[in-house]
Amino acid sequence: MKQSREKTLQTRQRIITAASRDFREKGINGVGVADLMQSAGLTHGGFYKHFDSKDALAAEACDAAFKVTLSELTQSTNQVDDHEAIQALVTAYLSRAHSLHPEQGCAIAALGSEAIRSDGQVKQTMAIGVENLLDLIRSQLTRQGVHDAEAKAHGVLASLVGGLLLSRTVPTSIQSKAILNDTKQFILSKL
Amino acid sequence: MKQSREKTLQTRQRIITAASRDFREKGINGVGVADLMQSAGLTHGGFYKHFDSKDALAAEACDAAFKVTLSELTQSTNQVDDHEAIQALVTAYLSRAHSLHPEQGCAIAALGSEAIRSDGQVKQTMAIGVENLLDLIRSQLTRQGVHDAEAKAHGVLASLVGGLLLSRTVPTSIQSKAILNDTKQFILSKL
DNA sequence: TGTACATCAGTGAACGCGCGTTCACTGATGTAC
DNA sequence: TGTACATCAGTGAACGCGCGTTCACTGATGTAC
Repeated sequence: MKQSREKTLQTRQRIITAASRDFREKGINGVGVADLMQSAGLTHGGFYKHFDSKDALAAEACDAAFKVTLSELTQSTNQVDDHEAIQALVTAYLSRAHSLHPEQGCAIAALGSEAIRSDGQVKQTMAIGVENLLDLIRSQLTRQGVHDAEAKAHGVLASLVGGLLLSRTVPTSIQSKAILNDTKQFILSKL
Repeated sequence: MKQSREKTLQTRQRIITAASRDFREKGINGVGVADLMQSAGLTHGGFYKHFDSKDALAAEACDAAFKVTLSELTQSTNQVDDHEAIQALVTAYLSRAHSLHPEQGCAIAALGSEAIRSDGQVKQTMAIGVENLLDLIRSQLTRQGVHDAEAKAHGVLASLVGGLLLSRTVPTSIQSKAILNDTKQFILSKL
């Protein structure tokens, strides 16, 4: 049956939100269109009324994930003084909660290696997300009076992504916490 | 037809070597058993004469990848004086060639996010590989007289893996080279 | 040493299954008069 | 404002396809005598 325009947009958004979560949890190849639609409370047949392909949804879901991450990290820096901005951002990114919940976290850490292999819209969305994260970090470094903010931002984001990934790789929580904490100190030393 | 014992072991090794390359290039989910066997010059039917499952092969392939990476990084440090050991290792890891050739490179960067989601033998192999890389970095840091080598090793490996991943994410070679170089300087400035 | 037989690596067809995508259909909503 | 019709979001069956895995078969190799 036909739906009102407003309801249609809501449904579309609901699919994207559910997909954004599912993709980060199980990988893009790890979730089917039918699963995604079920997560959004629908049946799979209507999928193509909203999106051209699974890849197109993946790109939108990836974009949505970056928007949330950027917003959360920005918020974390807004709550502190200028000279603590990067410390707050790093602490938020390398938190135990972030390590434990890939499905709500940074898309680079969750989908990076899949995106690198993709040749479609996901790859492009990922590149834009990385760019935006670098911009955020660079502006916070500048705000904090750090020299070479552009170059440092590369190092900081690399350490953040790698630290988060490693913390999810090791089997024990002790090792995981050590990696998060040590990476944080590593980044903050001599900025 | 039956094969000699030596030939059988050679074949098994050939499958692992081909798989190690293919998995890193296209992801574990991105290559089928038939593809893998064809890469090794065989047909898919004989696969289960050598391995219990695709996951079992993936774990062996991952292990083989780590062995090569560890050997190459160790070799890079052996060619220089003690005080340059980590610089040599970091330069080797964050090289343009490594960024351009995931299929010959570090398994963490190529398969990390897939391994995190896996619940089988691949996950365990990945954890051991990370452990071995950390040991190598820690021993080189110690050799170079760096304090807090254990903690620093976490920061160094995080930056290496993240830097490599980011360098493969961005679309232009200029950005990619900048990330590799900036991450390298970032790491060396922290020691 | 020679022979008869058991073994088993490799082949290619076949299996069941889940995937992304398509399609005819339904019926509430939006629109034209 | 009321009515008749077109639209289209959502349903559920169906599609073709590729996947991981299994299996009967082949024939060279290893082994027992």
